[in-house]
Amino acid sequence: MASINKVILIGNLGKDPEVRHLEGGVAVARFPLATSETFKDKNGDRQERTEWHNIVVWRGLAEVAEKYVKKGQSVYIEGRIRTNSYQDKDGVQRYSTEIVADNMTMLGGRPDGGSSAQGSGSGSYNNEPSSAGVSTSSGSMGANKGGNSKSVAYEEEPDDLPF
Amino acid sequence: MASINKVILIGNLGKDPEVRHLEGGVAVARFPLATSETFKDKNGDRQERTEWHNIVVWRGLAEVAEKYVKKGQSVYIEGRIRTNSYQDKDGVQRYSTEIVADNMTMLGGRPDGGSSAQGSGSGSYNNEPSSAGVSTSSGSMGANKGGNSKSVAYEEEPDDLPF
Amino acid sequence: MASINKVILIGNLGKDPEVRHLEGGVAVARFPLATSETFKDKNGDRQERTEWHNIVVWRGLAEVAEKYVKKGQSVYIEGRIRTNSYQDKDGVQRYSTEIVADNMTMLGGRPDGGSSAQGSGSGSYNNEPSSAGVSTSSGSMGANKGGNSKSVAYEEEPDDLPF
Amino acid sequence: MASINKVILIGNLGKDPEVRHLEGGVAVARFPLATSETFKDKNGDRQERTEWHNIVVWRGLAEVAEKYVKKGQSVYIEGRIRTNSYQDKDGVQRYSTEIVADNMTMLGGRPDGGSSAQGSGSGSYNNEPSSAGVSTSSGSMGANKGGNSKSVAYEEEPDDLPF
DNA sequence: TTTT
DNA sequence: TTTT
Repeated sequence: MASINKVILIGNLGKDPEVRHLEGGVAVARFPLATSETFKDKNGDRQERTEWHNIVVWRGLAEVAEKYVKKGQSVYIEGRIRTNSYQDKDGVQRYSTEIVADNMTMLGGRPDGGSSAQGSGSGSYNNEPSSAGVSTSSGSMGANKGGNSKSVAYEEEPDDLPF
Repeated sequence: MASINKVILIGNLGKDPEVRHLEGGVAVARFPLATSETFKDKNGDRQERTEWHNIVVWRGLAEVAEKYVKKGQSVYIEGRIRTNSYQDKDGVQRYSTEIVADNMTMLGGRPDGGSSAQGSGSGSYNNEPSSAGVSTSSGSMGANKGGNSKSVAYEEEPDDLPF
Repeated sequence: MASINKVILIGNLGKDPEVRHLEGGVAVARFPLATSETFKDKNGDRQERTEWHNIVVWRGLAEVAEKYVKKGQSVYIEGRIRTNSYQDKDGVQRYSTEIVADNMTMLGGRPDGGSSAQGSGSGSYNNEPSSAGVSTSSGSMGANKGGNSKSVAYEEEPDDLPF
Repeated sequence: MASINKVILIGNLGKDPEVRHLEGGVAVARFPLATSETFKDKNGDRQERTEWHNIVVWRGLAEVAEKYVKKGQSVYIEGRIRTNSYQDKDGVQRYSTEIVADNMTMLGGRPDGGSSAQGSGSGSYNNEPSSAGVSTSSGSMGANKGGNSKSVAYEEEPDDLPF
């Protein structure tokens, strides 16, 4: 086998996350994330191209996204590529690619607050750009709200070993 | 800005690379790469899901792909996600996602040789699994002409891939 | 906060793993991993530099390392950098850097078998270069032998959702 | 061969970069970068461990570091691990590990300005947390000051191809 | 020596 | 639809 499917993104949310709470209490959040690259075209003019990524986060990370992550903010995402296939109305096979995140870290950024249910003004964020400092990794935590699998992993690592 | 768009894959080629030599001598190679993950479904049964990635490599890396990389082989890919949009025949906006690789390293693997122009049997590869040891990163090699612009004949081959 | 510490390596083991089973049943394995880069010196001559990394794996991954990973083999490692400090005999502060792996995937390669307790000949490996296909991620599995947190995570991901 | 040696870090500078301009005009900058992880110890108490990484950047990136990167700021670093060996005064072989960065992206953060030549107060930064937006990749650009190999690479990528 |  |  020997398979690796890993994505690392830093970008800005194009919209607030859309969160759904499934039967069983599992949360799923989705949001578009923009990354942009600058390059010079053949005339030497500086051009920018923006890439939009469909981010999906589950469980504890979805709840973090729901509470703390807003349109405009900058986040670090680690995850894997997943392409779903479906039939369109004409029966043609179509593909839709998304990034299933298993690590999300807020980097601050510029939330506009405008479309946020919590309605947090932009001022407080701008005064403390990356103060929220919320970072979570998904893992086998199930619906374990507020859990952080990374902490759990470290917790059981005996750190006071003689080497 | 502060944008990162990075993909790391290890997987197997679903087909030999298709190589095109553009006007100006620039080479482009494309191939599907499979990664697979194993998981347990809700009944506790082990399931496997295969993800297919559309890999694109340019210039020197494309020439390496053309010469050394075959269906079935395992490669390490580092690159970025790129989603192209186009109108389908009904004028609907469609998206197609690919991975533009800027680093490709052969890991050996299991070439079947069947559709390869060189027609090397699998035996020699199996005797020296990662002996080729070809690793290249694209960089500022630019329009480094000198590539052989002759296209390798591509033999259509029925296969059971999902695309 | 907003901290990321991530390492990705592909290299070959310089020795068989040394495994210790701690009080409580937790396993720790250590092995040196070589990566090498090729570059041209100022005279344009091709040079190779080998980097040695001290890999540390815990729990289930350590047991995988103990059973399946041998000197000479190629592995993919994902982990984090950790620098331990200690006093040398003269009371000078010294540092020792290691990579704590939380994902290890066998890529096949070229075990020499010589120093292996299992003494598996190289032939079987060469016939099936990456057939072992052992890949494990550490997580909140504790001493949960044979567990694979990545599988667990997927297991609870409702895959048949309407999107 | 098949070797990969890749490091991805997000952390804060512990000091302003120290920059040296070598004979031939090549610049080298060095700075310590802190990453920190939070975990629960065996008593369930939250603990933090900080890791210090010795970052080295060359050429254009070093000049970016010199001009724009200050103590306290948050940066994304991509690079490789390099362990140098030397003899200490007693002739004992010692090792020193550093991260040679080939990509550095400023993420904003909290510069204290105190030791900065430009002396920019923290206010302006806090108002525009990641406004500097400087991102550069080193490459085979040699002493090509101010060059950006990533741009160069993209520049020559014919983006208007028929696929 | 950073940051939260 | 973000950000610079």
